[in-house]
Amino acid sequence: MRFITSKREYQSVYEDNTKYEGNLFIVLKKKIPDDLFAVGIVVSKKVGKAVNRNKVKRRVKAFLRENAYMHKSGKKIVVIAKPEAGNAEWKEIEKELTVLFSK
RNA sequence: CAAAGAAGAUAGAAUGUCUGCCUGACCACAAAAUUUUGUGGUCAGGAGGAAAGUCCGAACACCAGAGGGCAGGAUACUUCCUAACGGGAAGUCCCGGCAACGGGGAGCAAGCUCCACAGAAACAGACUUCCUGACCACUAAAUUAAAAUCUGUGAAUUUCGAUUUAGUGGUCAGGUAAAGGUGAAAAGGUGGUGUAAGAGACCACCAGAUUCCGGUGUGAAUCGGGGUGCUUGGAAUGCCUUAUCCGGUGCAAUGCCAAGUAGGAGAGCUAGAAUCGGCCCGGUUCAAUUGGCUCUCGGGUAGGCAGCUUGAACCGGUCAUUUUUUGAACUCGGAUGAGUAUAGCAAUAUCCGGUUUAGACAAAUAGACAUUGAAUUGCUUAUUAGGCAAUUUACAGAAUUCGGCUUAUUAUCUUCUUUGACAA
RNA sequence: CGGGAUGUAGCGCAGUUCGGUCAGCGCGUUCGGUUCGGGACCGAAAGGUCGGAAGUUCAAAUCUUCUCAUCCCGA
Repeated sequence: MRFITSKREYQSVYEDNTKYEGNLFIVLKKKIPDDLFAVGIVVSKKVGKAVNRNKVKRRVKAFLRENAYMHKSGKKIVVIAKPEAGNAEWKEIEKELTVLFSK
């Protein structure tokens, strides 16, 4: 697993994807021919100040680390945080991401 | 005890379990290959007082590092601190507050502009009023010339004039700015002298301004005395004036390596073009013809290394120097005080020793759970505390680096000061 | 890292140049009229301390300083 870093890669996912929307996150998935698995995390300023944004990012990363069995090769995934994600509990985030990733 | 004011310190909840991140050093293995890369392990280190806002000041780097002028910007009581500052300390004047304390500070006596409504007028000229003079008109009185009349010749009456005086009105010339009641603000205030009427025109007291002399202070300033009748409205956080300072761009600066595209299109200039940046002068560089220069568009790459963290950092000691202050001693003096040498504090420089010391690059420094601690609320036992439950556990995340400022904010604690009440 | 704009009634805006006349306009809201009733229309009313704090001034939405929030632009 690796993280998406460049702006160009994000744009390619934005232009061609399948969209799943939950209460706290929006997940965009794109199929790619390679056997790679890449994830990008987007947290905008609407979520809160820098401390809250970093916390959301760390929690998403922790979810990916603890649920490695969900990694599916051949996909690019972008996780976009909604403003409500800044005040959410860990259990809510875990439950929702489990649902969204398994689709 | 209550109500206030000012300054400062500390901490940035703790422990455990599981799962993880970044940097450095060392070891082992593997690959290429002679120095790198990858994997694993061990050890060490890993956010803040504001890291924030980006409001000031610098360091550092580049702009082909002559300069001058104009424009523009910033600052504005004084002295000191500082690498520098628009920051800080102490002082000084004004304003607010009973006070502790807080806020503010060049120039309106260089020029221009503005001062709504009201008011005669908003800063200097007019207007009304007041006073004087001349002329005109009218009224009254006095004197008088002429004519007519008779109530019968008068100190008579009437008519029409003249002169003088007084008053009223008007016009012109002059004096004056005291009065005009409005306004936030009206040209020093009160009383007198004086005058045709008035006026600092003059005088006394009061308030202020300015200037001179002397004392104190490094200075802003302040104290005392005198002169000038000087009386000047407010607004420069209005234009502006004066003084001082300021080149621009910013670590996405900048340098190197690797990879890779193109040598295309359009426009302008051509003896001029570019250049220190808004403008001018000047200087510099390039340029002598299918060439040169500039700009725009299009195409390509956006990987790595350096910059990148030890710094105008902090603490202690020795010796030297300087300044300031305080207390004691001695001498002089009636006293305030002055002098002498000494000691202490502080600052500065050198030397010595020690402490600390994140460097990431879509960006680490953590995620989850449990227990304990703290705060609030509710219930309960029952007493000034305990138990149970729920909720909360501040503000907030380095991004080239420092010095400040400002803003956000939790808990605990300390010191100083003022006012009031009560008690001794 | 640098540059700029905005904040005024529930919503969208004017007024800021050069301080006073004035805090106003449209939509919306409320009340009344009109209609058999509703809409449209007509008439009237309420609703603001001009993002916040300090200062200058007789007087501040307007001028000055600080500050908060939102938005935009460039490398």
